[in-house]
Amino acid sequence: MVAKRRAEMVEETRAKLIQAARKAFAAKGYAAASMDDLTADAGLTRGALYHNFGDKKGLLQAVIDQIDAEMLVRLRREQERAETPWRGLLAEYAAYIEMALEPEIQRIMLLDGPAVLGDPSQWPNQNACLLRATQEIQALIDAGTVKPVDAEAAARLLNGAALNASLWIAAADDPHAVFPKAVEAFQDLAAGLLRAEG
Amino acid sequence: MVAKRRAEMVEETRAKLIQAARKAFAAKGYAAASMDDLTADAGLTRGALYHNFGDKKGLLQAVIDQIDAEMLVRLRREQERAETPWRGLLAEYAAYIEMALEPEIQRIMLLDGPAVLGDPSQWPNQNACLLRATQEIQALIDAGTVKPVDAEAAARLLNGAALNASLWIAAADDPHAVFPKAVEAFQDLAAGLLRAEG
DNA sequence: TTATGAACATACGGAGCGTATGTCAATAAG
DNA sequence: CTTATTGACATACGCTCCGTATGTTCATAA
Repeated sequence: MVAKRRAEMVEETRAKLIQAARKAFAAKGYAAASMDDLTADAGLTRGALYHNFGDKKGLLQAVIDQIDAEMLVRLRREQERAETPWRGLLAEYAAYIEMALEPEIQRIMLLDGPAVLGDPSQWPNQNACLLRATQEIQALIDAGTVKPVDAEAAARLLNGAALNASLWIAAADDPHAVFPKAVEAFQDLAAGLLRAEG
Repeated sequence: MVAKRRAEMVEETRAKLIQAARKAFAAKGYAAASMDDLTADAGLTRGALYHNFGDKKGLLQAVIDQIDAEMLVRLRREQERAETPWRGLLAEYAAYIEMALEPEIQRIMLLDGPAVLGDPSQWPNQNACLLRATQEIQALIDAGTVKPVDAEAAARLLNGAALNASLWIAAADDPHAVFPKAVEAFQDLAAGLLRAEG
């Protein structure tokens, strides 16, 4: 074992705490997750946690930033694969709905996150997924594909629709069966943004 | 002061507790609201609370049921005023967005409720608002106004869109300015459900 | 009249969060 | 090379809060 530099040790500590927090928050929810248990699971104590993240909310914020970044990568991949920008947007939202089925994302990003930290758009990291969607929609408006609506408004409503779609699917008796229904309904809704073909 | 019947006293106690809880939950959020403070504010103690509602979650559920019922009344009024069923649905959702601007509804029904009690459609009271929307959309499908999508899917997505619209408006610097943008974007989206006019 | 149970209040124990304090090692200063 | 300082944690403490167990009172039933 080679001696590690100071900064590397710190980064490793933060990573271990965030990892443990993701597991605990996803499994028990933010409120029920004990910081004693969580830090012990990472081989540390609450001292490390308060030193690195300030308080419990700070840790949640760090976890959310990490997950948000991961989601952004996946969304980017989906969109790059699509043939047109419009289909790219739809593909992104389909992927978003699918991602939101993962308990970790649903519990942390969609339920506890807003409840504890407030409106996602006000988060320090500015919710990269939302920002990205807004820019894409604006581009589609400029290109004449989409009606001249407010891009941010459209992005937010689509995000909300996708979120509820995921909650619905996740709570369903047979998630596999309702998934296509949700995606279909979503695409019908989104089509309302297209410019009339006349 | 006339002597009151036993049942009346109980109902009054429950009402006072629910009222105090609405205030406390709306002001501080569910997690930060202390049951000692809350019950004292109602002139009672935690004993009354646990006797009537079981636990803290039970009280939240009672509060949610009450607010849900109130919202249903207001939605009904909006819809009865409209000229066509389709415009009635749009009017309902506009009212829904407007209601969701009230801190009490936003905090309790839209943020803490789902985070603490899980998916709203699984609540005992079955979220009357959602149920109502589903039925109206189904009727519009039967009437040929709306595409033959899954009614519940459509209702859930519209609810999600309306919810995020409200969160957006509430967090905006100038809520009054973004409100019409949100409603317009919502109606564009909803129009995607209409049958093609060809 | 007495007994029973509902409707609360009071008392108690345990868990959890945040902070204050202590410890040790690495770097900086002299 | 020695010493002072600071960062990166661990430990200890107090406070709040929830849930339950145990009283207490009063209405109603027997």
